[in-house]
Amino acid sequence: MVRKTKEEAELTRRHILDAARRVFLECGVARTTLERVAAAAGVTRGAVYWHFRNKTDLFFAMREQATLPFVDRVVFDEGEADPLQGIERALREIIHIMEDQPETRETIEILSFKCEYVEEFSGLRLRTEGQLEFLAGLTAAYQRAAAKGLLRAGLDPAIVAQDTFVFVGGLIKHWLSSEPDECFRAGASALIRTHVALRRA
Amino acid sequence: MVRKTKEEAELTRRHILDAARRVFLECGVARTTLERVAAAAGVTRGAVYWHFRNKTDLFFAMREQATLPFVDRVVFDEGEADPLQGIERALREIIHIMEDQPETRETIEILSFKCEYVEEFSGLRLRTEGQLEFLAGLTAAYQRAAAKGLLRAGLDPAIVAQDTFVFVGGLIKHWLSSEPDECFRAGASALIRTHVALRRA
DNA sequence: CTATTTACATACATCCGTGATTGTATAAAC
DNA sequence: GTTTATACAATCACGGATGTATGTAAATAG
Repeated sequence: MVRKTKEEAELTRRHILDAARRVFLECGVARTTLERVAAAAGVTRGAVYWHFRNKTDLFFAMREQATLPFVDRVVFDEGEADPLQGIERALREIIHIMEDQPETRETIEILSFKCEYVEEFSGLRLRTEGQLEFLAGLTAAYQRAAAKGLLRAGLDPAIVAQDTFVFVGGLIKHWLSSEPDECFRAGASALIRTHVALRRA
Repeated sequence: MVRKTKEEAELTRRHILDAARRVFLECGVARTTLERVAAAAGVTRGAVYWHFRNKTDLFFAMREQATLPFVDRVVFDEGEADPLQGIERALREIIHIMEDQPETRETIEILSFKCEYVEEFSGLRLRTEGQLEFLAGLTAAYQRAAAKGLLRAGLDPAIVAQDTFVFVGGLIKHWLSSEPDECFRAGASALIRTHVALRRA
């Protein structure tokens, strides 16, 4: 049984991507061998090399899939009456994505803790387009809040946006590092609420 | 010329540790070969294997050296009149350590971005003893501030401490990711000031 | 119905890193 | 001054991963 139909081929491609994510998460990217990925996907290395040029190509393909949920769900509505509430909702949405989309969560965990940012991966470390867009969205939202008099007096929207940006980075890091049943995850919601409330006038 | 004196041997050991840090930073831990470390230290693999059991042992030896500056310099004085100011000073001290101790900074960069937390390294991800101690120190300091009426009304010291803890994690991450001349590093001081000021009554 | 391409599996050559072993000149112990 | 332990250097054997080349059966195009 060789030479599958196009749809079947696309299916094995996704199987390989899923397997890669699992093996990357377990072994780390560097120690992951394409043999193990193939075995986890129920194919041979031949299939992997057919769909992907090499491990790096496979890695970037896996990564690309994880960016979609964020651009979809983490948005700032410009017409919102209370921009601070919009920011709070955006931060919550990030946690929700990690909670109910295991594939995305695992990919972020790989990017955060199972990948060494050297050579072909070093470019990922500098702020990516998506991150810059998020920071820009935060800044704009804080500016709208300031214009409406909702921001606490004396706060520079740009600084506060960077502060929240930093907060999100730390939040994701610690959230991923904590055990699922640990109190930190339950407390994340309170952390977000406090974070935004501190900035409200 | 073999069989050095004890002091010379200790010197080559430190040369190897220094070299390891440089190569780890450039190649990542996984891709680092002991051959390259040896060459960078001006010795052969024989010397490396004499002083260290293997790459993992070398890695942990390098890591250990970086923890010292923090326990020395990032402290909370219990008798301080203004605990919030103490917290701010502690946060600043972290940045200062990264600024004027390149070895420590590089080691943290390796731990943050050049190391995959799997198998023998997976234990490092969970909160280490030092991190827990830092969080405990933060909590105690915020509690003292609350007792003195310095903390903003309605804030739970434990939550705020976690918030600052998260902030520090994000701060280090972004500080390391930014270029030395980038404005983010210059703005870190303002971020810290704002962060603490937001919590003051 | 034939030709060609697709979607893999299998087999092969190569290199690279590791750990262990052995060699050795000198420092230190006695 | 001899012996022994030290601090490496040099060599070896081995497995393991990669990339490529080849084989092949079925799907698709014509």
